[in-house]
Amino acid sequence: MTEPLPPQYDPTSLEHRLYQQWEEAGLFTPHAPEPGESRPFVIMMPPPNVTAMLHMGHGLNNTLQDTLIRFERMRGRNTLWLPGTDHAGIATQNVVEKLLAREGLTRFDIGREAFEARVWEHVRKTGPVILEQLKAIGSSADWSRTYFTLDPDLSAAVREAFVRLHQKGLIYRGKYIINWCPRCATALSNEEAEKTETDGHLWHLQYPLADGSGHLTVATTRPETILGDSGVAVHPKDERYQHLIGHQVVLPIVGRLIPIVADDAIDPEFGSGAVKVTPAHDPVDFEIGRRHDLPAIEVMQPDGRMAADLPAPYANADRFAARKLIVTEFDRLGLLEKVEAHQHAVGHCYRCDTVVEPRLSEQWFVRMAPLARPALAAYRSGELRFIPERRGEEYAQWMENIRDWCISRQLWWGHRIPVWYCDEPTCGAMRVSRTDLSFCPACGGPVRQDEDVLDTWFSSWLVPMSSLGWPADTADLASYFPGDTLVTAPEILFFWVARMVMAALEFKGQLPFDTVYLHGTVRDTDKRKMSKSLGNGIDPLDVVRKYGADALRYTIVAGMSVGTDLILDPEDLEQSFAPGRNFANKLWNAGRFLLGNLTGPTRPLAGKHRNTIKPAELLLADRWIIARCEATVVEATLAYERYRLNDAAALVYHFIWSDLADWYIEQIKPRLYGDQPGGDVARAVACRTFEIALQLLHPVMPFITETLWKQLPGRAADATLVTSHWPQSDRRAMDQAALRDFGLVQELISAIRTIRAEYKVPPGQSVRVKASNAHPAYEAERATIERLSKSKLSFGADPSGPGGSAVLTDGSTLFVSLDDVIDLGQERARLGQEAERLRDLVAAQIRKLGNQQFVARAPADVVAKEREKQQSWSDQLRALEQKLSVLGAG
RNA sequence: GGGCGAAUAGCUCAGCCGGUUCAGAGCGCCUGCCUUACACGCAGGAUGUCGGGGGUUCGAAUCCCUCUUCGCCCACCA
Repeated sequence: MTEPLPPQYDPTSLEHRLYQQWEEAGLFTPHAPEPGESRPFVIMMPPPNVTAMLHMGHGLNNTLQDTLIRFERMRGRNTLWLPGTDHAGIATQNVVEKLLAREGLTRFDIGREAFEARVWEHVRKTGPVILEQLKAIGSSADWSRTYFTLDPDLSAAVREAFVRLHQKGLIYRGKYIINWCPRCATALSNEEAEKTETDGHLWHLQYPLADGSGHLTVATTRPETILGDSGVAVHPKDERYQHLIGHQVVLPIVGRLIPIVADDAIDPEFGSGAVKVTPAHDPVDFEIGRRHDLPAIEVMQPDGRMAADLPAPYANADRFAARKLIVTEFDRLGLLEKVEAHQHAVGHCYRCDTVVEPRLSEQWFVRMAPLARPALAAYRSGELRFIPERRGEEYAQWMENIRDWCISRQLWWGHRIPVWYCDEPTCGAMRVSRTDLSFCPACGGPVRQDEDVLDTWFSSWLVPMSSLGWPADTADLASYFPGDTLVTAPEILFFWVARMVMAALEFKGQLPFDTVYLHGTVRDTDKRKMSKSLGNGIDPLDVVRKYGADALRYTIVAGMSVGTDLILDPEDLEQSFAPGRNFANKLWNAGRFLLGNLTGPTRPLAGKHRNTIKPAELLLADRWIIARCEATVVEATLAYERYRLNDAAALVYHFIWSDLADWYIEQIKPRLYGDQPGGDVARAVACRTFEIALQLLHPVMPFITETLWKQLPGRAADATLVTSHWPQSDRRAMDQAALRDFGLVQELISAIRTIRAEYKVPPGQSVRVKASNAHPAYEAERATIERLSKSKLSFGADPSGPGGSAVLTDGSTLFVSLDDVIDLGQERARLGQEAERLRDLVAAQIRKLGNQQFVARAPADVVAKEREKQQSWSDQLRALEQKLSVLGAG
């Protein structure tokens, strides 16, 4: 039964238990779709790395997804939020290699099989951790469907995709310049080589002409590669060098004779206009070399050291040490013409930040242009939309300039490339296969599988299908593909989002989702991205422990609008998360108060079709809070639908804190205490509007709302807010008159309070108040007015005598008698200031309305509105001036 | 080198399909209150030439141009 609620909200004692109840009840698992039912709502969770520990990026990403999925679930959609973990090839391998290093071992010491076993052992331990952490922040994913990208089913999907693309000629193997990380010792895709502006140098080096007639100066940022030069290129139209085309230069240090060729790729304006050509170590040079039949001479080893067969001191030297040595040698030879400071973009490994080396290497590639075409078309046609919209252009730009995808990685952790080579010298067949081969299908000879594994993203891009069983024809695939919304960080727009679109279109002929919501990044107060290496991170679980998951979630949602970054202060958790913590506490106490006062006579809750309270029984305040509630339902629902989650949070926050707690609860206290009749009506209205507030807030703050909701009267033991029905809008509840009239009451109370504060009337002392306008609303809420402003209200003209005055928006006046405390000078100054403000406003209106241009050109309704304003302000001003004249006389 | 976004109270941000009670919210700050839900609170209050300059318009935080400063995406000028 209902246990008494603790006075202080203590999230830690209830969140975990509540989550278990939800999970055990299977609330996060969709039911099998029924015929005629509307389509399920599906979100694919971006699978965290299997070794990941929860950070704020996950917190943000999953809070947003959970909010959306809970919203749709409450609206009655059959929802699936599908979680999983990613094997994360390089990242995971690096982690385990580091562990090995602590034992003084490398992966080569223990061998491939043992290493793989070691990684599996590790990820079996770490994999479940991140998922449990996601539960701790309330994620309502369907854990019964959790996948891992190396699961057999998903591995089958990878092979299927590989085989199909290969059959279509979209996968090929070839020797090209790829991005190579010397530290990870693997090829990378273009996306994985992050370009960063770096301060470097442009060295102008002189290459002597072979005929001894002088020299040709080339400019380079990477002098160490000259050892692999096999030519020098100039622009064919460059007059400076035209006579040299076809001649040769002597490559310094090496002594090799290399030709001078003409190529359009050269920009005569840059550097010296002559470029050293190193086909084995630069993508542009590679192309030039091909066009002019220049040999590709490799001078670097995979680990970033120079080749062993080079002359001393270059042999085996580190690439950056070699750079210095080469420059020094040129200088010594008198061939170093000049050095310029030069800023250029240098690629860095996205996993270890090592400077990437362009390297000639045999790799597997996916031909992307044919896949990009429909993916781009889907965006152009509007079928695929981005939030915020501008992100769509980034997507389009990438698609338009798509380059082939290098998918092979020289790693041991991942999906082995499904290609087998026949070792029989006379056969040498190569087979791509869905199943493992143990002998050559062509000649029956021995085969060996390709040593390399696939890029992690080659499995990730299939996840919207493979996690549901593809390529098998499963019920899940039929029910939950395609999905609806993808929520993720903009950093993986190309890595993942764009490729998922391409894969789904290619293999299923459908988009995997129709909306891509790209949220911002979590940063510190210096706008630096939170990261482990910077040490500026916030541990979401730390926040959960201190303030609760709801406080974390509210702060995230309320603090971030569409497409902007979330800035938090890692130095001051308390201040960063105060909004969420304070709000949770406020809500808790409002709930505690209401629940503790439901013991009096009650009748069934006021609500659509269940309302046993007759309209005539409702007081103005009741009608007002019902109308405010209705407005909040309409606006908050719209905000959720439009992904404006911060707006939704703010709307509900305001409704609960300002409308319900500050005004309505204060208003009904006498009724609840039995000091006034109508306790049952107040209880019914309070209960109903409070319940709706809990529902509207549940997607953002699931734990506290559920806890309070379960305590409401008349709840079945197994009733849960998670699957309660989203509040319906009811236009009849939109009582404009109540909104307006109670607004007048609020204004009157505030005005009296202000005057009391201005004159420092002791809190306990009652004051006499006279309002010039005997509005029915004042009479109706007289008790409320008098209680909340500690006053005695009467109507009529302002009395003489000392007091404070105010003019209300309807032009009526208010007089607060302050027999002893009044300071006439202060009051005159106060009113004078107010009159001044009004005079300015009125003057502006007179100017505006006297302007023929305005009256003629502005729309009629705008002009009418301006006239009304002028009228109102004039009335107020007149009343004020009258007061001032009285004061002046007194 | 192209493209995009942001610059609004001390801080973090709303507002920005043009119209002065739209200059806002939360946090912080000031004043007074332990008023029997909440001091993680209540009541009241102060604070901004809406980045600089120019323009369009009857009217601009809101549209256009430009400058400055941050941030992001793309890029084979070695």
